[in-house]
Amino acid sequence: MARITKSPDERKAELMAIAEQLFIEKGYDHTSPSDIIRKAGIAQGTFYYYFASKDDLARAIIDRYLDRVSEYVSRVANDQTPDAPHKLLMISDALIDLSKKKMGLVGGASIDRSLGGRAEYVNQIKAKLLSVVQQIVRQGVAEGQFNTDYPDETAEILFFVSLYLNRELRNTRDPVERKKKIAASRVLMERTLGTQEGMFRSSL
Amino acid sequence: MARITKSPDERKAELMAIAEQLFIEKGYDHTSPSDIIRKAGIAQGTFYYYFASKDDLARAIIDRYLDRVSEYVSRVANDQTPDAPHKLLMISDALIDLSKKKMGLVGGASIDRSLGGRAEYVNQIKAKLLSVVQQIVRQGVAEGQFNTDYPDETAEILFFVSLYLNRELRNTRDPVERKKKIAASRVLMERTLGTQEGMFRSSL
Amino acid sequence: MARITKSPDERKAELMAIAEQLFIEKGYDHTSPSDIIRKAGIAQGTFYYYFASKDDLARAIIDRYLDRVSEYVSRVANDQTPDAPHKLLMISDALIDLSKKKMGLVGGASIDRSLGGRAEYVNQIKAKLLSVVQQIVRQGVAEGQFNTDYPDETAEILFFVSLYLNRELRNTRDPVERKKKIAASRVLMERTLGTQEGMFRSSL
Amino acid sequence: MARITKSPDERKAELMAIAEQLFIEKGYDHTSPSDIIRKAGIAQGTFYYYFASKDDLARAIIDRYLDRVSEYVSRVANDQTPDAPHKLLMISDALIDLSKKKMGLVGGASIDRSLGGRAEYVNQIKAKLLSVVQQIVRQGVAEGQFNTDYPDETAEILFFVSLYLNRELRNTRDPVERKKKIAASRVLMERTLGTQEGMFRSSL
DNA sequence: TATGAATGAGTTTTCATTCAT
DNA sequence: AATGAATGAAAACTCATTCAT
Repeated sequence: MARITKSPDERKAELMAIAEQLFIEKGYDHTSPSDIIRKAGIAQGTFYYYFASKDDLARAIIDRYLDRVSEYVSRVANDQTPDAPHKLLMISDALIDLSKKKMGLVGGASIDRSLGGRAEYVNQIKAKLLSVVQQIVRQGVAEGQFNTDYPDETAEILFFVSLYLNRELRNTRDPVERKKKIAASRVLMERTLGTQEGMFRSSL
Repeated sequence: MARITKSPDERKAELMAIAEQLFIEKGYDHTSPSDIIRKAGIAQGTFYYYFASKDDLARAIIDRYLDRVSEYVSRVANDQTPDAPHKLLMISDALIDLSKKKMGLVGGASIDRSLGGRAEYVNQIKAKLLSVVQQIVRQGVAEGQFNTDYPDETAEILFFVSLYLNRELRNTRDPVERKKKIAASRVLMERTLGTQEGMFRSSL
Repeated sequence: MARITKSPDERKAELMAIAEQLFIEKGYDHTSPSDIIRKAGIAQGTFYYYFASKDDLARAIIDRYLDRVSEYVSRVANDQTPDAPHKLLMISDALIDLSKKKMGLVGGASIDRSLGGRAEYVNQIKAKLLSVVQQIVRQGVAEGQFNTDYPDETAEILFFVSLYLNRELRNTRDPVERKKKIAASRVLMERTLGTQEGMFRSSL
Repeated sequence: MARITKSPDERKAELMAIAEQLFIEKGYDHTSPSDIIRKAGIAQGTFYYYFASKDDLARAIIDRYLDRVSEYVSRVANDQTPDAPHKLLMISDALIDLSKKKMGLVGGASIDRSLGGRAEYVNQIKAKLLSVVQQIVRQGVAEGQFNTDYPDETAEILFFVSLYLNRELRNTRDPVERKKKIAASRVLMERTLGTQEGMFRSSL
């Protein structure tokens, strides 16, 4: 086949994009390097020139997410806006936003399902995000805006609900349905945290 | 090798138990028939004497769940206890109970992760349970015991939270941690449904 | 399953009949002992009580043919009718007759196809029949009723044509087609052997 | 093991040649991919790099025949030589020729025996050749050079005799035997078609 | 005579990875 | 940087046969 040379970064990004799509569509285990290679129109060996293994490719994709998520998180954490409810809202909105951009791998079960043995690795992302959420909830309780006896556990559940919502929204096209799902989850957050009603109605 | 003959029911149950454990531990795709065979100490052909394929085994395991879950659900649905909160509590307790009995596959992501192409099949179980939960929530709203503008969506989230809790509890040994997680989820349910405080404190 | 006892001869005959049918339908290699066992409604072990192996069963079926064919042959060979054309006609008619009785295994390729490694064994039948035909042709030449420079080779081809015809007739239902095929083969025999026209018009 | 790289065409041809030989020797069903692989001295995966399955390999071998046979047939059909006897002779010679080149699969039963479920496919080749032969015989009758009341049936038998001869010759080394067999079949053709004696003495 | 659970060597196939060019 | 033929271990499954009851 004709030898098509591209800049390494371009090739690498292209392979990651193709791989990510296939991982989401068919799952990590049912996507073979050959599938990716075929779609990319490259030779068998070229794949291994860029990635040491299929696992290495997965790690690269996750790392990219980790970076993006870290960025979101630090933006929220370092934000001047002082109170917990707004911070929580921002994180929640960020996750919904990610779902719009089809950043498929982040989000509940799908991230696990996609990346076979790399679950521990993936959990880093979750743990990182979760600890931020827990910190926010604790802050909210301390500042008297949230009211709960189990801040860490509640934060965990709410975080999980957000991931769930993120996944649901990726599969829901109907705008009315989307609004209802978002509204229901916001009410749940407000009531669960004992916050002022309407505090979490975002503009999404 | 020495020939160990067992009754078909016994052998079949034994193989399903071993398989289920391995599916949970390593995932469906990373569990080979040979893994199961090795653990069971049988010959290659014996496995296929009982199950036509690896997929057939998966189906058998799921079917068993479907039966058990259906039993739970109909027990709750047909129960004399009249009000929605108690029914909801019973379903929730039932799911926690299942987790104690190590009925591993029921429960959020793990059920999906474990069973390759059988996702649609698994979703039947979820859909069945979910519709029961939605019905209960609607009943509660109608009877004035629950208060929510989005009964179906709320039911869906609460159901998902229950599955999440079920999974978490399977991985949590510390009794203090377990109590906290259960308590947090109960408070979440109560507040989300606008029910009387303490309504959902089960004895679990 | 209920234990159904039959006389050994009956069982054996039943199994041979079922096996023969399956061998013809699906071929020897694609018929498993389990196929036969299933159709017979017996247990796995029962099959091996009657036949030492699948091969042994094949041998038994062929032996039965060998006997039947031998009978036909000796009937023809010892027949009082003196001249070669009539003898040849009788053998040919006999083969056509066998085809009517659906004695499937005799007949050209099918006998080979059906019985995997037993080809040599099967060839005994052919060789036996062929030698009789060759003898008849030689007799016919000696008595001046046939005219050919290559009696043995001609006999071989004619014998093969008969087997071919036998096979064709088993697959031909239409009576007009059947008559044409038989007629064409008879003319071929007559002309090839330089016999009087009409000598071989049998009543079939 | 030492890695021996060959051009795809070479490897493919090599595998097909080895496979064909084994199919003829042991039969299709009793030849495993592993047999072919062992003889070729390659790795398990190399076989499947070239052929998607054992069946695919069979198809490839047959296709090659179909091409070769088609070539022969169209060469004869389009030949300037006008009369039917010569055309028939050419086809017959062509089949004998194929047998010399060890083009083993063409020829009666062996082609069926070798290729499991592919019988229908194989029959296409036969049907194609047969229709050409029938056409030639009809032409010969129309032009007054052949004399038969059953042109199609006679053509069918003669065609089958040719295939039989093709197979016999592949197993006959002795030149005297070969000549006799060819001569006998030629006389049979001449007499059967009521042609002038000596018309079909080819130089083979 | 008959049962049917159990065997195990073999077959067909997959796929992540390597390496000579 | 890129190629693509080749590798080999392991996965999934088959089936003729055995054996304790």
